[in-house]
Amino acid sequence: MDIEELLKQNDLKVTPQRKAILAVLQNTNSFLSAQDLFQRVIAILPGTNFSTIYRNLDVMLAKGLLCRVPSDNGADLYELRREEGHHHHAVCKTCGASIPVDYCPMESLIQELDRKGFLPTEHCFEVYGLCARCRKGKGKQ
Amino acid sequence: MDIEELLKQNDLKVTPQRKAILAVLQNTNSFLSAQDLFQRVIAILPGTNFSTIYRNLDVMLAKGLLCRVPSDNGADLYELRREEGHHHHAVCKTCGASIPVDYCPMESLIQELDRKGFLPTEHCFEVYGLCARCRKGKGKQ
DNA sequence: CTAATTGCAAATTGTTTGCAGTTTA
DNA sequence: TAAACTGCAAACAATTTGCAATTAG
Repeated sequence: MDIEELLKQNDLKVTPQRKAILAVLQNTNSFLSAQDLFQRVIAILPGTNFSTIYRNLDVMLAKGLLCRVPSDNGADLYELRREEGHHHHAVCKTCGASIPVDYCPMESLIQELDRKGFLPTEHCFEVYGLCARCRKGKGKQ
Repeated sequence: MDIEELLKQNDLKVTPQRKAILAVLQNTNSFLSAQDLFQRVIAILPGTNFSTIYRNLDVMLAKGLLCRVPSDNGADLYELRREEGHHHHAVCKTCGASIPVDYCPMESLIQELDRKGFLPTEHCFEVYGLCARCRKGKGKQ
């Protein structure tokens, strides 16, 4: 999807900063921290301010353009929401490797939640543990 | 389980601070933020320092005594891990109500992860949305 | 007695905010 | 031109750290 289209469809004004943010997110297929995103954005558009990053992450989240997941260390991670390919991750606590998981718990939960009248709008599901390499003691990847 | 026993079994020295922390956690059946925990601990053991809370949350997490889940606002939440009664929550974004969910995605995932050689040690699963009351526009509980 | 643990105060880190100037529609 | 958006600098809140004194085993 075209970036400008995406912004317009969501009632967001097209600014260079937003185009840069979305360009970075579109070219990344893993999660990014706000810091990582910021670094990549200023490579494209020098001078962009960190608070602009945060403000836009917030509005894009509110519009449902992004997913946010909490990470093991303080910083939250962000990713562009794509229709196809919604997935979760298993994150290795030793080397940080992120293994995609083709299973989403929401499908199994819709009914239970519906029975309780709860309408889910966001979810996070993260698994932490040891990846195959680290289990074998091969240490950092 | 007796608190002192629990500490000894995990190679942790029995200190008044740790006993207070575990006492609070045992008497609470929802998640607590570090702040909430701190408030309740100093009610039992005045003078306890905030850094002691954080340090002990860390060691208890490392020993697997606790679960930690990220929350919608910055602060992480903690709960005593109990054999029975492991559960997750659906959190209302409007009123903050926390609805227990008797479903854990891990069970459905063990095989997929195992196939990939991944050994899960922790997980978080949180659902956000609108609770029944707020859906009906009754506002804050 | 020794290593673990604590309190304290200061530092760090991730994130948010007020405001004045700029840009988009 | 009005509302939305940005940069800047300062404020915040959650968490972490160094260090000296205390305490559990």
